[in-house]
Amino acid sequence: MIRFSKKVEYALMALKFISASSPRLVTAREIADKVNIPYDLLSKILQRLKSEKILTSTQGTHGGYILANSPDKIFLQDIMKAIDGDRALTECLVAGKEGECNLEESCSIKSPVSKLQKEVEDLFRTKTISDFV
Amino acid sequence: MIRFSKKVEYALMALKFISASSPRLVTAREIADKVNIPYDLLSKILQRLKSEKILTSTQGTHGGYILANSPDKIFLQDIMKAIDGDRALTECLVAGKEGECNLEESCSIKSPVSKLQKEVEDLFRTKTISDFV
DNA sequence: TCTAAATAGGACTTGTTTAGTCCGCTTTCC
DNA sequence: GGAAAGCGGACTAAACAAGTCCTATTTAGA
Repeated sequence: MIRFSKKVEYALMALKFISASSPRLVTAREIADKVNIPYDLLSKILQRLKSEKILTSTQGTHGGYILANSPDKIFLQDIMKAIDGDRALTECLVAGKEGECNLEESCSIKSPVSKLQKEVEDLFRTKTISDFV
Repeated sequence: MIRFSKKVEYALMALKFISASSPRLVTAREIADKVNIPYDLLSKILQRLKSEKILTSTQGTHGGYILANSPDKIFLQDIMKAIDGDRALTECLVAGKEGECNLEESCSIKSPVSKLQKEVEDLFRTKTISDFV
């Protein structure tokens, strides 16, 4: 059908791990080891989650990550957006890229695909990481 | 979020065009011109749709394509599968590839993702190309 | 105040996938 | 026999995803 990026998979596993360890701070190294994800890659992922306010971090020795919100307020959609950026079923449905399709005028499927897009979004918007336990 | 491949987009546009032209036979050349899709690429797509029994074709002069079924019996899921093959949100959810994930044992998100996969499938399984008018 | 442990983040490499092209074959009608 | 159509393998190029490398910064504690 349609695939998660590896990074999103890793993000979900990491978030679940952090959630399960709450309220303790968890380090990237610990997650990488326990969940078996390349450390450098995971670091990037956690940093993105932090910059999108899904995680908060503490630097320095004894630093680490912790959820920025309760698990039932962290939505799948936000996680995906944080990691992969804005996406949609088609390029022309991505906010800000509407005009870039050279089929624009003749496009015969825009409106039904747009409707489908909304339905997919509804699915992802309602899932939180507390569903991932 | 998550994206259609260009080929699936083209398939949808082509199928809609063929559906609208029914019961006339339509050539790949005509679709390519009207819908503005590279001819060679479109040919491949139509051939796959044919081999998956979504279209029937007639060879030779005055040949062309026509839907193999009524539009409301041609499901989005089948179109996507015909073009892109078996896919799922994660590799390990694709039938026949279950064992290939090295996180298998430790994977903490398999069951919730599997549930989500079913929900996404439900969405795609119920859509037909008659919804694309 | 030095060091170790942690996050932060840019730059790069590698591998895979997608999109698209090229070319020759077969089928069928006139 | 030739033109118009589908059939289909092999290839190329560009884009993207995944992963690596390296260096800086922050902080706690000896």
